[in-house]
Amino acid sequence: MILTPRATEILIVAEKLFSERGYDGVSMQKIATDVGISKANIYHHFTSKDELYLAVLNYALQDMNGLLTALQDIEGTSTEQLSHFSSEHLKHINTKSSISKLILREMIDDRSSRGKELAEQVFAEYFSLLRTLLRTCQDRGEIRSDIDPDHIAAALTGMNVFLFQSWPALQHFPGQIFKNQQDSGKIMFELLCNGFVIND
Amino acid sequence: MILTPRATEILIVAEKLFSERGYDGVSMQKIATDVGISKANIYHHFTSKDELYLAVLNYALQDMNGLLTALQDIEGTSTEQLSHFSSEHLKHINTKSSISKLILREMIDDRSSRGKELAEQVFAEYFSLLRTLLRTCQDRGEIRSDIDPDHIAAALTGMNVFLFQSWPALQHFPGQIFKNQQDSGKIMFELLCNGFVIND
DNA sequence: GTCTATAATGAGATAGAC
DNA sequence: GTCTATCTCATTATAGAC
Repeated sequence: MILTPRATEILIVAEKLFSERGYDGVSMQKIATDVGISKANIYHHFTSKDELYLAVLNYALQDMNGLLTALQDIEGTSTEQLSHFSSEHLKHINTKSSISKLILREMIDDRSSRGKELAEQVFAEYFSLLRTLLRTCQDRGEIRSDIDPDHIAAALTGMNVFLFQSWPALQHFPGQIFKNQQDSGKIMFELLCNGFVIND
Repeated sequence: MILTPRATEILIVAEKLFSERGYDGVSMQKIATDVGISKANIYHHFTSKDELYLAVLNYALQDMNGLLTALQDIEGTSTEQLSHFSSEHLKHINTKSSISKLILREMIDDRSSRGKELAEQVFAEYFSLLRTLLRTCQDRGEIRSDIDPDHIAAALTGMNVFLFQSWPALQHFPGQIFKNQQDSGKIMFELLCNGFVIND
């Protein structure tokens, strides 16, 4: 699918708006106004709102995949690799916050259809990547082998995703504990590495 | 605020619909049809869609608080208490999935205003509860004291929330790893307790 | 409290000129 | 490719009868 410059412009604006307010929360008029063109012009590039939304999803998720592969080339010991992966992942979902929100929306929304499938696909690919990394660590005997990599991956991912989507609320907590998201991510990663229970 | 039986009926239906499709994705007509009354009838009980939505949020979050306090009366050793708390929390967000989704929506949505504040308030209260429990454990010397309780709480909560909202996707993963959500929760909790890194 | 009817507005989408 | 104008329909909300 080849995109004209104007179509790309529309996609970028639409991605931002859809991620902020959801499919039903954004009108074609609003998108057109933000791009600075007429509503009919959008219909010249996309046949319907639905098609535009799916195009946004495709465009965004493609972008996601590109950055995922960048996470593969990490050097160092296993724990270093994992730490770096986790840290980069958190950075990533913040940089690409629109896409992240779109995916999270698709998870919650009861609209299913094609959007959900696309989101799940990217999700599965990310998990597969992390799974491979974890399996290597297990083979080297650096992390526990009695737990399936998928559960470790879920724990790791869950903490980062939660940090991302709850940050607006966490920030306002008393005591200035949640001041820097990246720092909190590191602390929680270390926590997952070594556990919080004291064993003598 | 006193609610007539009919008003309560409307709230329950609206809560379900709003949680599934969001504010803009649900029309007053759809709510009326599902309740089995006329649209104008809803306006007799609530002055606007906005007011209805806020009422839903209040109604739902009140319910949330009730169940939260039920989590306070847990007996046993610290780790047992925490394990139970985590397990009950996961069960809870699944039982009250509508409310959980509403809160998650408010976190993602850029509609802010009063809804976000309400969601954050419940969120803060839950955190405060877990924080107290964790501090007690720290005082007893059963869990690490070098990490702030809030970060442990965030890790614990994040794993559960992630499990809940990503479950539709996780379920379809190959290898039948994610078959029972409650079991996965237990595994991940143990992981956070003892860590995944092997230390000699 | 509940209804039918209707206003008023905004939505998605199309026609056709330039 | 872009526009103005327009169609059609769904939406929020109100009026007023019962």
